[in-house]
Amino acid sequence: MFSRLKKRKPLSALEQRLMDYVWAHPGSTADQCRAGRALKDSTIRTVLRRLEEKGYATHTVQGRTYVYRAAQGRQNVAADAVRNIVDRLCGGSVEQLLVGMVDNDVIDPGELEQLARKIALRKEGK
Amino acid sequence: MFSRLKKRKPLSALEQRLMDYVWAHPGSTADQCRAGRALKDSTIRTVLRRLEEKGYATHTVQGRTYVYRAAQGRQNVAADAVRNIVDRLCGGSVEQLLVGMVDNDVIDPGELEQLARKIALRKEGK
DNA sequence: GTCTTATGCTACAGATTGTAACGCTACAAT
DNA sequence: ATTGTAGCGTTACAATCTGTAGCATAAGAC
Repeated sequence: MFSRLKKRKPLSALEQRLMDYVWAHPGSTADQCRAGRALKDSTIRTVLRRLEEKGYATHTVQGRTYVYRAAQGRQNVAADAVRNIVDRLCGGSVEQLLVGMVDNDVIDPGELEQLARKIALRKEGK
Repeated sequence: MFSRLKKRKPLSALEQRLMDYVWAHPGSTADQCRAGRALKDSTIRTVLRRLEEKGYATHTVQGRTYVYRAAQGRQNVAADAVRNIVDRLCGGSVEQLLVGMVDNDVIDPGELEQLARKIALRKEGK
């Protein structure tokens, strides 16, 4: 199986924090994103623009104000990132990834099985 | 569960390629790593040194030659990377990650269940 | 018309990455 | 002992990426 992976540039630390905000508060202005942070508005706007360039966010114009939203959900981005890991480090095999996760205590084998069943059931039902 | 994540610097493209070589051929010299590549030996050695700085590789000295090996297996690195994703994008929940993977067709729900069972069984037996 | 506010454009220093030249040292062959 | 050579360390440098921000400008508020 050849996972078709769109190579999205990774998020830097600050970009990550801003995305966290946008994910938590969809439809935010640059000013709202600044919230609390000791950063100039031009800084925030620059980063938001970069987020848009990288494909993580989009904006719409409301009056003369830019309103930002995530272009993709967190899980979507997470899934893409995992796909990349699988391709780059696990020879494309999700099984290898899962085995590695178990061996490295990222998840317990029993727990994994339980979750897998739960998810399968939910998908089936729907 | 608080995944204790050691923040390893990510691999750049060339670093990744060299690591792939080292993973495939443990105990390689800088010269062997160069194999075929149109790069000067000093380039290769610089990258190998950086890989060591980043904690992906180690070397031992044999005579006056450096012999490189991976410091961690691919799966190990993969598992750490996933841990990071889980923490940064899935609120620490592996379940969220798995759900996202299924929703984004990284893996089929049935296949996931099957793999999970297989892995659980193998772990149990051992 | 002037003031305010949000935007766009531009900048800039520090870190990372790809790429490599040079110079030094140990061993091999003379 | 002298010299060639292989392998290493040190240093460099341009391109890109990041964090950070100043400034000019345009549009609405009054």
